[in-house]
Amino acid sequence: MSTKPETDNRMEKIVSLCKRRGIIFQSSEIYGGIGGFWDYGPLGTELKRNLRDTWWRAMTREREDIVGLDATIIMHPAVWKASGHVDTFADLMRECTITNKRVRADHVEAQTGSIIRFTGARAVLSEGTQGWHLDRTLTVLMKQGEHIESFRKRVRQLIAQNAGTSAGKPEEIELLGEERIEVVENSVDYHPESGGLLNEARPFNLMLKTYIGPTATEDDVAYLRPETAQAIFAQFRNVCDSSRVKVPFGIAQIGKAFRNEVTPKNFTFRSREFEQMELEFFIKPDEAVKLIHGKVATWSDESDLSEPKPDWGWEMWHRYWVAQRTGYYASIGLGSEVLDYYWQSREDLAHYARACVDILFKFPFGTDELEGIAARGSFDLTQHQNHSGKQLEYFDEELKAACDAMSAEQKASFIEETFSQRTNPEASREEITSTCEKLFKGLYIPHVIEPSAGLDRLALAILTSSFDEEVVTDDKGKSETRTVLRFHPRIAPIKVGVFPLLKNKPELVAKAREVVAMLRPHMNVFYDETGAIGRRYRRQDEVGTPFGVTIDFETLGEASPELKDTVTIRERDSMDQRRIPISDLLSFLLGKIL
RNA sequence: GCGGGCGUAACUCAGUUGGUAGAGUGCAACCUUGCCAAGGUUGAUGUCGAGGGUUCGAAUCCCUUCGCCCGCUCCA
Repeated sequence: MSTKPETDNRMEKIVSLCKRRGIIFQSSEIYGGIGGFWDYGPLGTELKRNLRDTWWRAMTREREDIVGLDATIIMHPAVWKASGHVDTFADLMRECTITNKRVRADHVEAQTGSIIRFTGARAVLSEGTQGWHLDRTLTVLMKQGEHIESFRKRVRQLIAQNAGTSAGKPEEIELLGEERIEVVENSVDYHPESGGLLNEARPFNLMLKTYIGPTATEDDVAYLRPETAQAIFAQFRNVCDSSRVKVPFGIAQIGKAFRNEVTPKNFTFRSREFEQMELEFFIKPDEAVKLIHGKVATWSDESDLSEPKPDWGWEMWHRYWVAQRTGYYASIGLGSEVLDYYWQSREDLAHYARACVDILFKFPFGTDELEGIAARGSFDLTQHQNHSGKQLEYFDEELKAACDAMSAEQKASFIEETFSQRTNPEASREEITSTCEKLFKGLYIPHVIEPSAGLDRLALAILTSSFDEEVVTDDKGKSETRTVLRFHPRIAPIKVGVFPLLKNKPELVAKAREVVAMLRPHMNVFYDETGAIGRRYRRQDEVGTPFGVTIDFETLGEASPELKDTVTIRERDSMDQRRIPISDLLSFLLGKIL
């Protein structure tokens, strides 16, 4: 889900600033770069670390019901079989040689018709100048019963669509060297829609492969994880057994993931190596909630989502997490004015998902996804249980106790009710009955709500929303542009800049060094003594440092004794300055950055 | 992967019909008792994206390749 781009050079300015000030570099740049990979420089590293920490704090340390996990990037290949990534990510694909549209090799409909070959195509220009031309051989199937003229028109349109604006309008394209090659019957070598010749079938795998061990044969293949989530499911049993957690609870993980993106683009937005922040929050199935509480709370506009309630069903939990995540974004400076939500329709949803919300951010290149919050039912754990053969059911004492108190008739009518209200029409009576019998024993596979966010996308969102160019006019009436990154102080790479007014006065420098030493244990401080004071302020504005502290002669007590040991503190966004005692400095700054 | 555009100093860019590389900003050093990219003095920097070819000579022409941007791809 993404929408229209904005057409200024904002993005270019941000990319340029990121490079110039050491926030983000292209990976391996001295060797010409490598597509879809990006490095964080000194300041970008701090920014990213701060963002990672805010997520981790909000999701684990500030809550009682979520624990952490830090799994390996390479896991047993069977994990990706079970999750479905090997199959859905690795089909044999063929591409139409005219339109480049992809089809699965095993899904090509057989076609009958005449094969026409063109040696190329060119744009017809009135002035007779050299225009756009295509020197590639085009082999196209003319469907049985298709008129030759409508066929030619169709080919011109396909070419025009694929060539972009440069080729001009379809009627301005001239097809060259037309030749009828042969008549084919039931051929699977042509694209079902365009009729264009398909290239060789080749595996199209979105997972990055590697080999374990020295032999590097197909038996040694392993994958770099395309998402961090699966490790959480794979370690679900161990976490349960070792951590005394009780459903509902969550497991959070932050880590690198890899996808062989066809088209990395929009700076770091779609990268091949990226960092995910994922939570799997395990909840009781609605049936279990119903057995325990007699009812399941469902969502309405009046629902109070501030604190979880015992009778919540998956829908409430899903809404709850959307609200939680929204609150998180607000806490780091991304408010409702830059966010948007996309509730996936039934058709969009993966077959196992019950609901999914995308939290979108208004990037300069369009509104695009920052986080997905999916209600995935029990799909993943069930898959891993089936593939591994290991029991992944959870024993719920509360549920067991509730069911033990039920009569046989109550249980029978519960099964009846569950069957009549089943969401999956293919579920048989036997399956429903056996699931219910498990529930009566207190056993179920937990359902899961999955808020899954991209750390690099978050960093990019923060950068683009913080970036500002402000026209400031000085005393002499000269105006110029002030570039400033308006980071929330909590996530700013550098919290405070400390400046002696002049560097050739040892007393000022010494005092400034003292202030730096005092602050350093508590925050990232930057000391700068070079150049004019105004320049030093502006240098810090550009990397989003929220505060600047200047040590001047009044600090030394030259002007008046009352001002001794006070400094000017300058605020980034307003550029306002005021004097505060050095002794108040630390508590003032800590109040702003925590 | 396909089509179009682009690639020259840290950044933004100029560079004539092929004749050996330039501006602004930034950066570094010094001076300055004063607060918003201030002023002055001095200074450093480029395999002209990479490789190959044509040529006496290539940033410039040709081929190949890599990367970036824009279009077709999806879901962190």
